[in-house]
Amino acid sequence: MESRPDFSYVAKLMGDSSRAAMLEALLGLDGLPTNELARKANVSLQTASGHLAKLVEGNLIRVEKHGRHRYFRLASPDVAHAIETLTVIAPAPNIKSLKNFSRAEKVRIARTCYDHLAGKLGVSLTEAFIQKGYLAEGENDFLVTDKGEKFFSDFDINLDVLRNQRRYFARKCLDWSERRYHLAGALGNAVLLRLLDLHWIEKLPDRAVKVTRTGRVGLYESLGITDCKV
Amino acid sequence: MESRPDFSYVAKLMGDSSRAAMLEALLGLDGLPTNELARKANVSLQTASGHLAKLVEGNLIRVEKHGRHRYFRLASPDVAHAIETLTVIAPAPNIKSLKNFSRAEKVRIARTCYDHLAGKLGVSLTEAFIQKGYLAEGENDFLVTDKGEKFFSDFDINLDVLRNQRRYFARKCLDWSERRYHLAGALGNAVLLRLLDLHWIEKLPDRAVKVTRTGRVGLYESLGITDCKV
DNA sequence: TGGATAATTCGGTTATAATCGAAGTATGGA
DNA sequence: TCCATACTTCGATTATAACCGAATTATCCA
Repeated sequence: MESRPDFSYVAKLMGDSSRAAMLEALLGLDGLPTNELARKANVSLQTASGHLAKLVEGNLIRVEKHGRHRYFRLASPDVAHAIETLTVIAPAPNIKSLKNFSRAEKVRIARTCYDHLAGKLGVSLTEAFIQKGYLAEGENDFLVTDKGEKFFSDFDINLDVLRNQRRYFARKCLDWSERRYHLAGALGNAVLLRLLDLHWIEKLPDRAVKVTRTGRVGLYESLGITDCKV
Repeated sequence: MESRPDFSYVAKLMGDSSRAAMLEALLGLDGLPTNELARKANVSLQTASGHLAKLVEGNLIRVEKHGRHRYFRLASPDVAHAIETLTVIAPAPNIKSLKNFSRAEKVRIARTCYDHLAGKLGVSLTEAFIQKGYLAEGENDFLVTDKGEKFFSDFDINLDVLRNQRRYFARKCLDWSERRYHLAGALGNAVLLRLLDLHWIEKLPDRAVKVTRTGRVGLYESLGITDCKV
């Protein structure tokens, strides 16, 4: 047949719900041990162990041994990107209960997407940067303006360091919940870390993110963002 | 659980080898009938019919009825993009026979990727555009220079029309065989169509593309491309 | 060293879904 | 109208792989 990498092999790996749940969990966290991933996927430890071995074999995740503990993380940003791309073409979920609805809302509003901010907050933030003239919108990435160079420098984000990283600098990432773009790449990650550092946001379980009181004030004063409900 | 579109659902759809073969076939052609897709996937007509129904149900493909014939095509460029993204993270194929090797080589050198040129030719062409100063490289897309505006206009490609299309204009697409970028998006498609129109290239079976004699001369004279073996 | 904890491996069970022959439905054309 | 062609649906078969209890291995710590 066609001698090309077999995408169905990795698709099949991702197509199992337990494995998908584990990949999902790893999207928002920088490493998890086997028993935690088993819990996240709601399967037994032995089942999780088998699945993780397959994901490692398929080069979707990597394992690091720390004594008796084995920590797994995604193998590369390309894997995260593939998951997001699949999420864009996946059917929208069916909200079945109020508990699920409120959790869905929380995740929709603000969450981490791999290593940057997503959801309504991620999109609001990104659009505020654009509106303030710090970012300009390219076709698939954002460009930092001169004004933005100064803003991010004052915000304690060193753009030169970010540009030297071996990854995308300021990438547009289509947000599945807002269907607009949020800022990804090295700059997106730096913004996330900075906001955490300032305690303007804090992480909730399952990748949800909450804006703090301090954060509401900070976001309003620095960027004019007012819709920080959560 | 997590209330987010379920990427494992579409991954599972793509994870079946018969369905993957059909999606693959649709990457390079603008619509195929049921019996042709059954042949491509090497399954019976009834099996293909069942699979195609699932792909339609999952919104990965669309069907158009033409009397007794039903033509299927990919539902959107996003689906093609997802397939390419998965291909990037998929394991490299194992070349097993000489027949497979020569076919793999042919596909590696030049092929259509959705609706634009890929492989060595696609990459060479793209890099020639850059070297000649017609395209500038952005982070995730290409920018057409002033010099390029004139070149493409002289080459009978109307950039303004392309820019008004509701799709990416000039996108970087990571080539799985070359591990460098080729030109995708509306401009990538326009280039493919123009080269076909000029009879500089012609399509071979299974998405392979061959450079003609005329094409070798044309590509050399207009862009200095010399490695047009095939 | 022995017990506790983390994880892997083994093997049997069971659910899932791809597969195709047969039959049925839909469309085109003489 | 009848026959040919394209395609869908039905139902039985069979292959695949997820699952977990039990057993085993690996590591840590008192």
